[in-house]
Amino acid sequence: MVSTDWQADLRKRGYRLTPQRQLVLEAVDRLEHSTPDDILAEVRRTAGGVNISTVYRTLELLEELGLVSHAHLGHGAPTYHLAERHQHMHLMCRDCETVVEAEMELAAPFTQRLREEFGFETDMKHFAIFGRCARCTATLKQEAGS
Amino acid sequence: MVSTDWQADLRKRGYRLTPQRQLVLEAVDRLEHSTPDDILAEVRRTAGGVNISTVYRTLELLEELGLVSHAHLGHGAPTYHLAERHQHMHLMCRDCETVVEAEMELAAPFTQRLREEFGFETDMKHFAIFGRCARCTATLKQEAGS
DNA sequence: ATAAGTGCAAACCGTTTGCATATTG
DNA sequence: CAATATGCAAACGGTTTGCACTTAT
Repeated sequence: MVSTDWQADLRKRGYRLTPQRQLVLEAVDRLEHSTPDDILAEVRRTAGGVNISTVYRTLELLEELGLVSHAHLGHGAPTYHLAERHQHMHLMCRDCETVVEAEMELAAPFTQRLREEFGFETDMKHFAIFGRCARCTATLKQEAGS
Repeated sequence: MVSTDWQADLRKRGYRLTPQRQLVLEAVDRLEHSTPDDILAEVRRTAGGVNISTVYRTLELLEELGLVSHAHLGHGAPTYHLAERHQHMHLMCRDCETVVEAEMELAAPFTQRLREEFGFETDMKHFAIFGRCARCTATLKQEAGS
């Protein structure tokens, strides 16, 4: 659920409140980890004529307002979600391409380290962490052994 | 410099040794962090007629042979490098898009943690680490204060 | 000689753009 | 009524594909 004062904020900045913008935000809320295409499909369930370029423009706007953000999980399209939700990293398997979620705290010592060494403020949520999941690692070892 | 027995290995697997394949490998060796397009340009300096699709096909082959690998640094094309070189992570700034390199050891406790919790074998080199560099963080704080 | 590799052109996916039309404030 | 937002179509960048031709073995 999204708080409603974003509409006031939108107007305050000189933007307009349109059905498309409401629908895109609702779709992002309802769908988790959804691509622009997914969002378009969802929006079209209630408003048939909406165009993909409107979805892109709206997602950009909603990100600027801080309502929505996106993450790059694999090689395909990015996925969008409500900014306040989605407080976790993504571990992405190089073989089966499965994505599992991990708590942010796991990375805290690491990001602290990067802050000390480089003054770098890390956002572990934005890009997935690449590697090989337990299952595929096991399969690989088995193959090597046989 | 690439060892020369890759040519034997290539043939052993039923592949052929072509000028294009040699040139692409040499280009990857010479250029660091180069995109397929960069590589094409470099190859064309000595062999004008080479096509971009050959570069893609060859890079895929060289990766399969374990000679070359690629990393995703930003939103654009991936960058290719010799597999044995490039033993570092990339910290990519969300504002200025500068990429700085960091030693792998920095992440060792973190990747160990992921191994324990998930059995996940992490490759921190493949995707960049996203965040904000020291300079842009300072600029941001300054703006907020004024 | 024949299987593998290449160049070319066309198509692909995800995304962005220019512009004429429609809608909001 | 004016400025903003939309739909549409065209173009984009990066990549992949089918196919006829060439080349390595």
